[in-house]
Amino acid sequence: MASAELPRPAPGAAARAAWPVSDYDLAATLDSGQAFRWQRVGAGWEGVVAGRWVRLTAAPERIEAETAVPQTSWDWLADYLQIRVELAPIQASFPDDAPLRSAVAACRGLRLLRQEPWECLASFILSSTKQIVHIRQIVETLCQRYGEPVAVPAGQAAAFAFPTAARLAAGTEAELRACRMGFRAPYLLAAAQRLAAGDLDLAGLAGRPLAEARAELMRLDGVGRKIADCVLLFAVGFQQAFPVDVWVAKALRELYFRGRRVAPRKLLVFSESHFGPHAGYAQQYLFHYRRTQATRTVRP
DNA sequence: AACCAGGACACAA
DNA sequence: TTGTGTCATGGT
Repeated sequence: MASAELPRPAPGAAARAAWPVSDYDLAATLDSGQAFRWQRVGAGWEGVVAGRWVRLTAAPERIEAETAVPQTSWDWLADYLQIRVELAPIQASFPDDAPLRSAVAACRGLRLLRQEPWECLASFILSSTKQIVHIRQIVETLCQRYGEPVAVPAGQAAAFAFPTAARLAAGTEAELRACRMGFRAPYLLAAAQRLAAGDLDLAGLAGRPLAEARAELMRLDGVGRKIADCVLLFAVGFQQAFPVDVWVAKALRELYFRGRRVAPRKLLVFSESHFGPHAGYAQQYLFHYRRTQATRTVRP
């Protein structure tokens, strides 16, 4: 692997690695509504990836990582962060229109992660009509109550893995509702049960055509086109999946349809034809652009 | 204090 | 096919 491993672990951490990167905005990437477990702590970000506690820090042209236990390989993290993906060819594949140029300029270095499919699916089942901050709270509660504890550096607060499907399947709807997820509880429970029963093969989705993989996910109760596309884009690697939520719909209407009202179906057709082979990436730029723009300009 | 949030679904017209 | 009410909860 192309990472330079450093001999000096930080105080309390057992292992440390670093990768040279260019055009990687770690903060925007970890905080752009793809993943829900990252916490900004001081200058870094702490989270749990693949059952391992991790602290990430962005340095100029570098991303540094620390873990609580020694690592024989860092592939699991390099893959999650998509370290080796070059952004320039992706951005060059976008249509050369003014809206997308603005979005790319405003979100330079924003990346798509490659998440664990079950965690991603479960998280987005919980996401419907919820603000990102609240999704984080629900996911955190779920992990604290039903996730396996993971090793943390001395002096750090306890951390927990995302609960397995089998663990959630063994519980009850009432227990899930107690995590404040409301009407999404039966959806999550049923999905966990189907996975635990081997009735749905998330890992196998990557080898299938997009439409088939999407249809397979949409067989789950509570999973429609939008949530299915989030899982396909953020966890399975389908670059053309294009989740349209309220923010992306707003961005498309305002930037490409002169703010007019547009039928949801029409937005989908447009999204499938306009953005090219990395449409999903374009979607993430539009999403982040529209969200950060709004919060910046809403000053009286 | 209304309004809205990375929706989906059953049902109506 | 497209529109409306419902679901649960908390941030802004």
